[in-house]
Amino acid sequence: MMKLKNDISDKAVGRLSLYRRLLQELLENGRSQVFSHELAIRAGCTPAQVRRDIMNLEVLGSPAKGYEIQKLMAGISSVLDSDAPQKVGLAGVGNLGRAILAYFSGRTPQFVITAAFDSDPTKVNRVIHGCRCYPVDELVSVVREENIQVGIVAVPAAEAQQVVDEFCRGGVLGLMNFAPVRVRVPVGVYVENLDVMAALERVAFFARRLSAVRGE
Amino acid sequence: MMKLKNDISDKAVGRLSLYRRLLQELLENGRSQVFSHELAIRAGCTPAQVRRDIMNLEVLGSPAKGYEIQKLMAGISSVLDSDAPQKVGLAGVGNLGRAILAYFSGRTPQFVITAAFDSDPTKVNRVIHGCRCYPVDELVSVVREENIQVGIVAVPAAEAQQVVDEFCRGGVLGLMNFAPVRVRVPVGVYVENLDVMAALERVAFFARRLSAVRGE
DNA sequence: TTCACGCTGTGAATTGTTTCACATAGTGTA
DNA sequence: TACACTATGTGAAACAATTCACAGCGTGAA
Ligand SMILES: NC(=O)c1ccc[n+]([C@@H]2O[C@H](COP(=O)([O-])OP(=O)(O)OC[C@H]3O[C@@H](n4cnc5c(N)ncnc54)[C@H](O)[C@@H]3O)[C@@H](O)[C@H]2O)c1
Ligand SMILES: NC(=O)c1ccc[n+]([C@@H]2O[C@H](COP(=O)([O-])OP(=O)(O)OC[C@H]3O[C@@H](n4cnc5c(N)ncnc54)[C@H](O)[C@@H]3O)[C@@H](O)[C@H]2O)c1
Repeated sequence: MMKLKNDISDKAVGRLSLYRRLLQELLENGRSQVFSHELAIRAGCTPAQVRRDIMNLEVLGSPAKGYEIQKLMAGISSVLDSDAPQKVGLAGVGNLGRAILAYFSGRTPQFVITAAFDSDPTKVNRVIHGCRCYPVDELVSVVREENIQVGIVAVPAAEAQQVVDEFCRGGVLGLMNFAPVRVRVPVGVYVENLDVMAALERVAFFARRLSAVRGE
Repeated sequence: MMKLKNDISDKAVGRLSLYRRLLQELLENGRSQVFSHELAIRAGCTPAQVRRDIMNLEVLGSPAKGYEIQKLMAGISSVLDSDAPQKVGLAGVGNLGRAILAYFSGRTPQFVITAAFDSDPTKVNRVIHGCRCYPVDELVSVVREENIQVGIVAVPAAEAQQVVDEFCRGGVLGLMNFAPVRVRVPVGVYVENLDVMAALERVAFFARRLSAVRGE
């Protein structure tokens, strides 16, 4: 019944992830303390925002020295990371799927892409970037057996809902969806849509808007 | 001095992009009208949200028939698209860069990736997915000459700032950044950060949170 | 030891976004 | 023609995120 560290917003979690990477970089540059305004500049936000976000952690800074980087990182990790590395499954080993396998392979102690799935017989039963690739028919059983909790969807739009349904039947609790559609999931499953098409349309729109402002 | 259709929020623009794709699908299924609640279900939002977003357009619906799909799509396009297809440049033809080239190649009338850039001599001076690949030293001049207004950054994190600086010197007004860092840009340049690492950390975090809620 | 400084932690204010709720109007029916 | 129905368009309310602003404190300087 105790209140967990749960009431952190979506966006705040994303910023904590970013702060952690920035702190790692600072650490590698030999720094051991940091002020909110330094992190803010690197993260592209305000010092007040940084301090608010740090309030979600059980870490205190000192006015004279700022925050201890080691402590901050530990605080962030205790919120973001689970005790054991989290298992991730990937559906769709096409252009994007392979890029994602390469990107996460080895780089992230907190995540491991344990299994990949594809419907193309020429792609399955191989190991790609250290990850075993299974036929998609085995998705539910492998996800269940391996206790995979997070799914990444990188199949064509038309197949996305079906693959999502199977991930959910396998018991995943979170999904990252790259297909340019919105998928339906049971309550209790978190979905993050990474809509690259919409993102590029936003960029183009605001670029145009800014040029209009300049031009006038 | 007239007020342009400018006061549309970031998020609303993203949703309009999504609506357009959903409408295209409906059209292909033979539909010609649509109600706000139908779009809302497909877009994963509320009917009120859909109607608010449509208020940004100069399109009216009728209570009895809903919205005319053709009119809605035309309204969205008149806000999102520029008159001519917009030229886009891509820096970094690695795993992700190639996936992006494949993704946008031919698929999007409103965007064309006109030029790609890489520092690796084995990758340049070829055509990949229909796009000419230049040495990165030529980035500024090609962007300027071709009048490329949008840049996509898919180089390693350590190179991102430098590439962004060059895009800006070339005169781009918008950037989509896949590198897991925040880059500095001159005022008047719009940056959209697509932070896949942060997105996956969010998914993992909320998946864990939901499982805790369930488990209790 | 005392003082001045500048940063933290946070309540309050502000800004931005989403939802509510209802007056209004178009359509089908009788 | 008149009525019942249902969905739109939107002002206002609710909610969420960000920024302001300042009390309080720890440090280093003198
Ligand atoms: N390539 C990109 O940069 C990019 C960017 C953003 C979004 N996306 C989206 O990501 C998805 C994948 O894109 P891509 O470029 O890798 O496409 P792709 O065609 O290269 O790869 C799709 C893969 O999914 C597999 N597949 C098809 N149906 C399947 C099923 N039912 N179960 C399992 N696997 C199946 C195919 O065999 C193929 O290997 C698409 O929805 C696309 O819109 C791609
Ligand atoms: N692969 C993914 O799925 C993925 C996902 C999210 C983010 N990212 C990010 O996208 C970026 C690229 O990822 P990737 O997996 O394609 O890496 P990659 O190593 O496969 O490709 C990087 C490419 O950039 C080129 N390059 C290096 N320095 C350059 C420079 N100064 N100018 C121009 N080109 C240069 C390299 O020659 C290479 O072709 C990285 O920042 C990565 O963190 C990748």
